Amino acid sequence: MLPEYFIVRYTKSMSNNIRVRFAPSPTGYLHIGNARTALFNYLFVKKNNGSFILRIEDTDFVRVKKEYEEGIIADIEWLGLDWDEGPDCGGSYGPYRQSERLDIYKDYADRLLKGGKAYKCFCSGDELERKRKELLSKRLPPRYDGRCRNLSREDAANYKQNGIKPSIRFMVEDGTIEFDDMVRGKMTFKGSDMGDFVILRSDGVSAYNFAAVVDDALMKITHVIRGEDHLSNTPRQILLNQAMGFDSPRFAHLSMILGPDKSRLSKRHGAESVAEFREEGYLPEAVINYLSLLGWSNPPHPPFAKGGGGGIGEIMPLPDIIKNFSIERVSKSPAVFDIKKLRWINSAYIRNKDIAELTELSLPFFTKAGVRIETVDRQWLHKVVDAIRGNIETLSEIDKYAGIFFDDNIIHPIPPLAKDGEAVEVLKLLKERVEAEERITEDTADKILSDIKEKINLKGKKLMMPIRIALTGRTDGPELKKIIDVLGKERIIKRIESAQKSIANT
RNA sequence: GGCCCCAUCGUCUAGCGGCCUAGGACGCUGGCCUCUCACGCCGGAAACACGGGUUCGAAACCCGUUGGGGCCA
Repeated sequence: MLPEYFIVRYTKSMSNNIRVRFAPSPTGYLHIGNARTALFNYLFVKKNNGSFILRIEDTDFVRVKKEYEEGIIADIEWLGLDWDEGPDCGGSYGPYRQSERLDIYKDYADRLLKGGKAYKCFCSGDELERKRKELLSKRLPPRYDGRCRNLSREDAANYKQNGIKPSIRFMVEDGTIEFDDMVRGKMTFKGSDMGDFVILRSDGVSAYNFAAVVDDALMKITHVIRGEDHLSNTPRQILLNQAMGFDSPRFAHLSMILGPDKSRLSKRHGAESVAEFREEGYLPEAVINYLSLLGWSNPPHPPFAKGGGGGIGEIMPLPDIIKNFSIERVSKSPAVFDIKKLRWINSAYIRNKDIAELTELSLPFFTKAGVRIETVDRQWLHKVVDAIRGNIETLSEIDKYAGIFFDDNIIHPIPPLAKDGEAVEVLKLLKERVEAEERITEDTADKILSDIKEKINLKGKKLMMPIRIALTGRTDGPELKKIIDVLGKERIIKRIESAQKSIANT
């Protein structure tokens, strides 16, 4: 037997040392687009046997809330995307919260300052804003003019005397910045287009670009997989890496997820946070599966060589997604979020899930539907869930069918059947047959139905509908034999009698 | 406004110069399955944004236009 530390070492050395990170900002709940980013990072790292790092980018003190951080972490956990290093479990490159790394950023900013690659800027926010508007009105690109680059010693001292705190700007030289994006290919930007940018705000807090670059380097991140909204930031980050003597990681920019109106997916489009999907009764496997299909597609599969990228095999569990995943097959174009397809995938997972597990997940939805689950036998509840699962796409739809099994005060919409002598006869026969039975099961239900069919020589709608309506008070629902099985002898008889009464009263 | 990215059925996509009268999936729709809804099965409608090139040949390569998105904020 190998000692455990040896095994760990061994797998790590096999890992190729690929390290990726997911770096959410806790200024809101986990957005579905960010969840997709987390997933693609996870798929990439699992495929390549690397390490997945969770970093909290909480330097926006105005908007950050602790509850958001907790919510985001809970959501990633719910999705089943486990990480190797993070604020909760630690790691060799911590701390993993940017708010705890402020000194590090300051230190690196000072180094840039000393190295002459950055400078203090005393321009006020108002001043900058005015300049920006002015440039915009002249139809010029609104970039910083670098006026503080060559501030004289006296001027600087003067500002300081007046209590003005400087921000620190990075000096951008002319030239082209090129990099090879893993999904988009070769990217080219011009330094002259961006102007000197702030790396440390006047309050001493790092700007986004700077903190991320320092952290990625210090945490030995090898691949940065993130949303396309960061594409324009990338040249800045590459410049910073060069200035600080770091190797740049490889970049992969994922396209955005859009709403039905093709604008970026947001609250306006209804559900957009992972928590909302959980509360609506989506299973994490289904959300993962759907998200994997947004911007990535399965390779063509030999037996269905033409059908690659969609359809056959689209429903697949996480291990299969990992097995098939590759960054080369990630799409460049943005994708509209299609709730209907998610619902379809969810229904597939609901139908196939282990019944005991599914029942546990269903509990809160029964409660919401007004069922006092603590009084209900668990084995029997399994049967109820099993009967319903074929008819629903999300667990929240349980309340559409719970009444059939839990509410004995059925209102019978009998009138259409009342004048139907055949229906009356069917119910009479059913009652006799059920009463004769010791116990009702799915098998006896089958037998009872076929016996009645023979005796009365009715089939199809004429036979089944009266029974369905009498037992449930409605014309839709799960398979009849399942309903009969779940209800059991006593309640069936009661419901038939009640139905007969309302026919008589019509 | 500047810069950057993107562009195949309603939607997600396959396609990496001839296999394409463009394939699959969701959705929609017709039929079957001796109950409904659903599942399953069989069928149908439905797309290469536009204009120029390159090439014997273009959905695929190049340029432009248009449209959408992002960053600068």
